[in-house]
Amino acid sequence: MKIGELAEHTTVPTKTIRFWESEGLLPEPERTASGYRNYDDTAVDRIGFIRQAQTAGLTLTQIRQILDVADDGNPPCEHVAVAVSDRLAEVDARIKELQAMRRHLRSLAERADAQDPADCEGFCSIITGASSMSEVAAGKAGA
Amino acid sequence: MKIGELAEHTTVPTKTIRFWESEGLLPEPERTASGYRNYDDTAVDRIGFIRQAQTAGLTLTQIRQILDVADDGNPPCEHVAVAVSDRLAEVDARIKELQAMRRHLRSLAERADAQDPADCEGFCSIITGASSMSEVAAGKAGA
DNA sequence: GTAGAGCTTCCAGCCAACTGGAAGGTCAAG
DNA sequence: CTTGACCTTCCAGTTGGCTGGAAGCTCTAC
Repeated sequence: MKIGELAEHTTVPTKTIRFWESEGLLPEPERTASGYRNYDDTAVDRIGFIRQAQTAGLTLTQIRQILDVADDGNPPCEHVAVAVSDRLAEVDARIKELQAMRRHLRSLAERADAQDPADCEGFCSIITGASSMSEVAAGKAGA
Repeated sequence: MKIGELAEHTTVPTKTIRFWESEGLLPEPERTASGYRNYDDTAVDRIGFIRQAQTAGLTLTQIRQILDVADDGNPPCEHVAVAVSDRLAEVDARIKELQAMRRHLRSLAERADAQDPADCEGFCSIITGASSMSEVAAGKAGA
């Protein structure tokens, strides 16, 4: 399948597909005689995986490392195990950060529910009056 | 108070304070005869609000919108509540994605653990590529 | 045989949220 | 009067992930 068709199947722009290839997330596909990229079906899965991992908040670098491990059929096992457990630790840390932020946001939301807007002077105390910041502050805010 | 003192009180760098001003998050302060910025105490609160909103994961654009409402003399509570609950939904979704990714990585790690390094002479497939990926890519049904 | 869509490469620019540095003005202390 | 900290503006660069556009080749249809 040509890059445009792959783009359509995955709803990922051709530009992005080429970019991911250049960043080592996608293997160089076959080419037609005229130099067009020619993908097989595995590319669809791989792109799906990348999108999913991205949605989970992993960086392309992290995703590439996971894919590198997945791609390398015969690496030194130790190296592979370390790479995977590094990724796992990062994901765990990220989940913890987000759970702390979630608790923080829950408490802000509760405060918002209980708030009479008439009580608002200056800045809304939904945010300024919030407690339990230290948990959140421990992990840097991210998106 | 001069910008350096404000920076010290808030632990926000002078560069960042000027940047926030240029982005419309902070009003232009008075100036001394020699052109130095001269802040009053409200600047401390405002900067505290911005930092805390950032800690909750809001973007500067969202924060500016909230501050604009507040500056118009309206209680920003409703906007804050909306921003917070939007953010909460985002964080919840991201945690779910990360948990799916975590299951994927766990299964990679388990396979690595189960492997005897001695068996790794040119044949060590901890991963079998696309098949285990598509589980994660396809949906939240994990390993 | 020509129009137009689609492909190629490469280089530039954008967003967020700063951060660094140059070039110069101000101010209190010694 | 000079040193050095602190202030001013403006412009450039950073990181991560694209995204746009130019210049040019290829394929398909009419």
